[in-house]
Amino acid sequence: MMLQTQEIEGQVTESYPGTQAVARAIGLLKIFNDAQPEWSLGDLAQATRLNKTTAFRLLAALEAEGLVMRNPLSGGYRLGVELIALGGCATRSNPLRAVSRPVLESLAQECDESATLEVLAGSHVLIVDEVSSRHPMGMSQDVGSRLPLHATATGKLLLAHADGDVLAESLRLPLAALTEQTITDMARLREQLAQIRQQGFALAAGELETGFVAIAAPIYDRERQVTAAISIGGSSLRLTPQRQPQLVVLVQVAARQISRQLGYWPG
Amino acid sequence: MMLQTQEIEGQVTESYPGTQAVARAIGLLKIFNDAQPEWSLGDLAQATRLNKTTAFRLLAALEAEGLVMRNPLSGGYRLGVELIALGGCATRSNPLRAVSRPVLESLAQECDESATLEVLAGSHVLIVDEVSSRHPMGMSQDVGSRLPLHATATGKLLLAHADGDVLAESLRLPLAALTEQTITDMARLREQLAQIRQQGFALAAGELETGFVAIAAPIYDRERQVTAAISIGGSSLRLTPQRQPQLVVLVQVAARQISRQLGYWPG
DNA sequence: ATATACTATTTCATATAGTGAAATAGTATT
DNA sequence: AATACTATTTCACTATATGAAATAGTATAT
Repeated sequence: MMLQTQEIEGQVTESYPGTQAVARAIGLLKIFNDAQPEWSLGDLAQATRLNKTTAFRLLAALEAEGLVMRNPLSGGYRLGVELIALGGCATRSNPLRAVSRPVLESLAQECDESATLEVLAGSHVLIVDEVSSRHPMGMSQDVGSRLPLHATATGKLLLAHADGDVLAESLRLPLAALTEQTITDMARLREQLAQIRQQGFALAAGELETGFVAIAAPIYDRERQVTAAISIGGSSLRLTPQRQPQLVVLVQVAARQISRQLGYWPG
Repeated sequence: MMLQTQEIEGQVTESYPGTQAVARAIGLLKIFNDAQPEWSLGDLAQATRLNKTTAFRLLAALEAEGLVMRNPLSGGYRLGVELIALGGCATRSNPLRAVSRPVLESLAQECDESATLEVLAGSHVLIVDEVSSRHPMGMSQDVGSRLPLHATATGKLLLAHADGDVLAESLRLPLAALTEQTITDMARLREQLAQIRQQGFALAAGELETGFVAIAAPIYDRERQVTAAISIGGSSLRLTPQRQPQLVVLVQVAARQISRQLGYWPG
C-alpha cells in the first residue's frame, strides 16, 4: 500500500514533499500587497484556498514570530515588523546589490536620472536597489516594490530573456492597460520581446505611468544567464528620443561592468 | 491514552500548538544577520538545534518560495529576494510609520539631524523608519537594522517602559561593551532606566559608537502603552550638552504629536 | 592517483504534528 | 432582542513532518 502512494493524482500538486505547512504560511504572507495591506481571516483563507481553521493557526504562528501583526481595532492582519528586519537584512546582504551599487551610483550621476536594479520575482519585477540622482546616498522608498512585467523596461527585458515556460507562467493574461501606451496585445508584446533580445536593451515610454520613460539593460551571470536588469528612468521631458541613444549606451556599459564582476565573460 | 497527552513535560515547550514546522522555518530565517549573511546547512542546523534533515527540508521549502537563496559556488544559504519584497511591503504598510513619517520629517528639518522611528523586536530595537536631515526624501539604509537595547537611546527608553519579564528576557547578559561609554553594569543600567522613566526621555552619548549622540522620546498608544520610540541622532560635535535641552523638547513634542494621532490622550 | 574527511542529499518507517468539520464564542447590525 | 456576521476553540483522524541511517557528492591531504 505504502509503495503505491505515487498514484497519478487528479489535481496538479505543485508543492514539494514534506513542507506543506511552511509553503502555506508563506502563501499567506505573499497575499499582502500595497493596495490591500490589511486582510480579514476569512478573506485570507479564501484567497489562499485554505481552510479557515488552518489559516487561523498558521497566522497565529506567524503572529507569534512577529511576521504578521493584528489591527487591535478591526482584528485584521498586516505584515509585521520582523519582516522589516528580515527584509532589511536580505537587502543589505544581497550579493547582486553589493556588486551593483557603486555602478548604479555612477550611472545615476552620469545620466542625472534615477537608476535601479531589478530581478524577476514571481510574475513581477522586484526593485532590489535604487539610486536617486538627487539623493545618491539613501535607499528609495521603492526598494522592495513589485511592478508588472509587461509595462516596464526591466520587466520586458527580463521576459525577453526568460525561458518559454517561465514566460508563459509569468504572464497571466490579460495584460492590464496601465496607461494609453501599455502594450496589451500579446502578439505585439512577443514581437517586441524578440526585438529587445536582439538589440540588447529595452525601452518603456509611458507604458507604466504617463510621462515616465525607462531604459533597461541585462545583467549576465557566470552561466551566461540573464539574472537581473538595471535601468535608468525619469521624466519623458528629459529622456527625449534624441537623448535616448546615448543613454542606452551608458546603461549597457554599466550593465556589462556588473556582469563582468559576476564572472561573465563575453564572446 | 489520548486524554493524557498533556502530561508535564520535562523540557520547557515555548512553542504554541499546531505549527511546529512554521515556527522552525521562521527560526531558520531569523538566524541570518548582517555579520553572517551566509550559512552552511550544518551551521544552520546547529544554531537552530534542528536535525540536519529537517533543516534541509525546511530550507528547501523556503528556497522554493524565494525566501532563501543559495550561493551556487559554496552551496551556502542566504536570505532571498522575496524577503526584500515582503519587507518593503511590511515597511510601506506599517501604520505606525505612516503616522510618524511627516512628524519625523519636520523634526529632522527643525533639528537638522537624522530622525528615526524604532520599536522593540526580540532583544533589539528595530529601525522602522529614518529621515536623514540631508536627504529628507529617501529611506536610509538603516531601515530594517537591529541595534542593541542597552547601548541606544531608543533601546534604553523602550526598556525603561517594558514589563519586568520582557526586560528580563530582552536583556541577555552580559551587556556588550561597544565603546568605552557603553553601560555594561546591570545595576547602573537599572538606575538609568528608572531615571529615563521619570524624566520622559533617554540620552545615549557615545555608547553605541564613539562620537554619536542620540536623544529618544516615547510613543504611547491608545492603551497608554509605550509601543515605539523616536529619536534624533548625530555627531557629538553638534549635539553638545548645551544644545541637548532644547533638542529634548523638540523630540518630546514630536513624540507627543504622534501619540496623539494614535489615540493617546494625556492626563 | 588514492585515501580521507567533510558536507549535502535521499531514503524510509514511525508517530507526531497538522488538518478541517463542526460547535462555540464574540461582535456588529438591524 | 434577534439576526448575521466574523473569529476562535474543540476534537477525532490520518496525512504530513520527522530524524536515524545510508548514500552521494566535494574538497583536501597523502
